[in-house]
Amino acid sequence: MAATIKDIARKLSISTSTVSYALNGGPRSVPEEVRVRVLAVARELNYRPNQIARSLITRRSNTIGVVPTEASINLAVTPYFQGVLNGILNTAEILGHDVLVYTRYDVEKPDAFVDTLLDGRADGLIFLAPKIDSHALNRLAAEIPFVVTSDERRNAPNFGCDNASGVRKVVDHLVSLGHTRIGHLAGNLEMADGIDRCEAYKGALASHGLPICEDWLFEGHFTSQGGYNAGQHVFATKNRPSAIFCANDDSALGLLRAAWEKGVRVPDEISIVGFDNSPVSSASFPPITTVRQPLEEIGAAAMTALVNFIETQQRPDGISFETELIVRDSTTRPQEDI
Amino acid sequence: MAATIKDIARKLSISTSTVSYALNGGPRSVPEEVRVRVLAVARELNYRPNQIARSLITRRSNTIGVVPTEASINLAVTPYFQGVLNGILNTAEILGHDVLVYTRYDVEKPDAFVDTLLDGRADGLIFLAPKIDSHALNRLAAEIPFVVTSDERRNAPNFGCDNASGVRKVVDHLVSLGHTRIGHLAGNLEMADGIDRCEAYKGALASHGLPICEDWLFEGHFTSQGGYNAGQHVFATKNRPSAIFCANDDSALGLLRAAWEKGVRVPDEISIVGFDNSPVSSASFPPITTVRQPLEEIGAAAMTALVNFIETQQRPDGISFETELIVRDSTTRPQEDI
DNA sequence: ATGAAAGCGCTAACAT
DNA sequence: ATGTTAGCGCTTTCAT
Repeated sequence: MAATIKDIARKLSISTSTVSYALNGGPRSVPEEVRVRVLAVARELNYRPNQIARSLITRRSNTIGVVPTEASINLAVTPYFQGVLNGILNTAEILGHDVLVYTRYDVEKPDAFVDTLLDGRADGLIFLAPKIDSHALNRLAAEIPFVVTSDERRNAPNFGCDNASGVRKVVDHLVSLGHTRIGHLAGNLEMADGIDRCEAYKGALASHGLPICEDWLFEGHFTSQGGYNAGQHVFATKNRPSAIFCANDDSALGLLRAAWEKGVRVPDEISIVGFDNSPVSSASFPPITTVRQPLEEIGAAAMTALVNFIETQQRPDGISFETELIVRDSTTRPQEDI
Repeated sequence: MAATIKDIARKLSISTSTVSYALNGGPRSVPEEVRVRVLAVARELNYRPNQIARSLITRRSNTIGVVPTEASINLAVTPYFQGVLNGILNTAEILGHDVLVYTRYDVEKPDAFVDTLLDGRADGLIFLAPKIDSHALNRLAAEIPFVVTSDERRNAPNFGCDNASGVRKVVDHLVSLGHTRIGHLAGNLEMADGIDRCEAYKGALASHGLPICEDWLFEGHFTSQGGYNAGQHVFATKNRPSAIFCANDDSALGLLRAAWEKGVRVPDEISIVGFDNSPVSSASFPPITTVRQPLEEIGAAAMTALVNFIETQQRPDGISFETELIVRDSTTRPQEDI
């Protein structure tokens, strides 16, 4: 049986309060001599403070809860989750917090899920690109501090990138190369990034006076498989765009693979642009022109702001990070111009 | 203030125990009529069970702790962590557990770290490819169930791959292509996978009667940068191997980049083999010949075994998963033979 | 300066 | 069948 402060107190014939103060270095002062003896006995008994008992009183767990998009399968293999989580973990280490990743999201009973989020194990929450319904989110607001990543539509501090300006850079780049037939492989249209990039794409085309062709709009769901499936379709049609802007690198990669299999050369026959600047985008062949969004900074900023939120009870402002166009070898002038 | 079972009990003029039993559906039965009223009031008061208070009594948190290699920086961007964590999270969801990722490993005070591991928030631990000193691990064994990934030297159930046979497949493949000058870009030699693959490499060469040349042994630390640095050195020397087996894909990728920059063609001038079958290995140019280890299965098996361990108090056996050689385009016959 | 004791929210043994 | 009560291990107020 693990030793408790009671055991220490009994052994030294002093009170548990003195032991507690000695162990924690306050808030009440304890004579040095007593302190030393307490620490000695603690070590001797192999005493470990029980954080659960402490949390029950202090209402602090020093733990931050991370709620994935949907506590879904295979989330740890998506570059978005990886990048943001990396920033969260790095910052958690610095700030002295641990990170609880919630799973068990049951679409059937969202209420039960909300219950677990509020069960006292986390001091605050970070929702990663949430799909959870806004109603549930709003109800949470009264009960626990939380922030959100990559979704400015929520009534919560948001940490993400400026999708509109990022997409504009992509379209400007393609237009400057001479492209006029620009398609879009959309992401998951249930998520803010998916919607925002799609709308930004349409807006950017319009501002260049280019027509939006519904036939050149595909859904890639942010996945490699989604990009591949779309590619199977695109590369079988005659009237296809000369360039496709993909909502993320993973789907761009799938599209690239489909092009390869169909014998469509990239970038000579079709230009492809991704989004994220994930590791695969630079390692692929050809390396993919993409938009860098600072995923790690997004995670770090969300974490920092949340801890601040918890400590001050002052709701922080969100941050929209700038993006950067990274031109690689998957884009060139359209074929007709060569 | 959040409602408690006391509030519900008071409102209904019944005892807290009845409320507790009604809410939990046992272990004592409660008349249906009472149960319904309790649930109604609970909903009305927006009652949420406090898991912390429950944990204090039950000594169960339904939370599994994951201890990264070293609660180090940037771990979420390594394919190993990603793959294994993915398996852990997927399985956690199924088994009804959440996952607490520990950070705050301070090399200066390992004891403090051990304290946090035992502070009651986790029912069991998974050490990912641990570097933590064995002494500390052994002390933990008496206090909490834990398993380990990718380290069979520990006195704990281990979930990993059969490095020896995986490496043998690599060497056999290279030898069958005609290579006799085979180098090794080692991983982190403080970690079991790094050591095991290096030793397996030496053993496999020996079994083919090939000499081991210390000049062809490099350290890549499992990182892309490490591989790149080694490449800077290798490709500047005349007497270099005709093939290099890298301890993982990330370092192979760095080596590939260095080769590219130095104008050394892959695979014509040098064959490169990786390990892991990470996403980049298939997307890179050329796609890298590699060894697939089932990272997700490793994580899933570790999680399943640990939960079982916790529930039965029976220490489970570890599992060594088989590997598979995946031949791609980064290996070919050595130049002299062409 | 120190000890006694209340109590965080819950479970479960014990009592009726 | 249901209520009373003693804790789980800790922090902190109150009393001395």
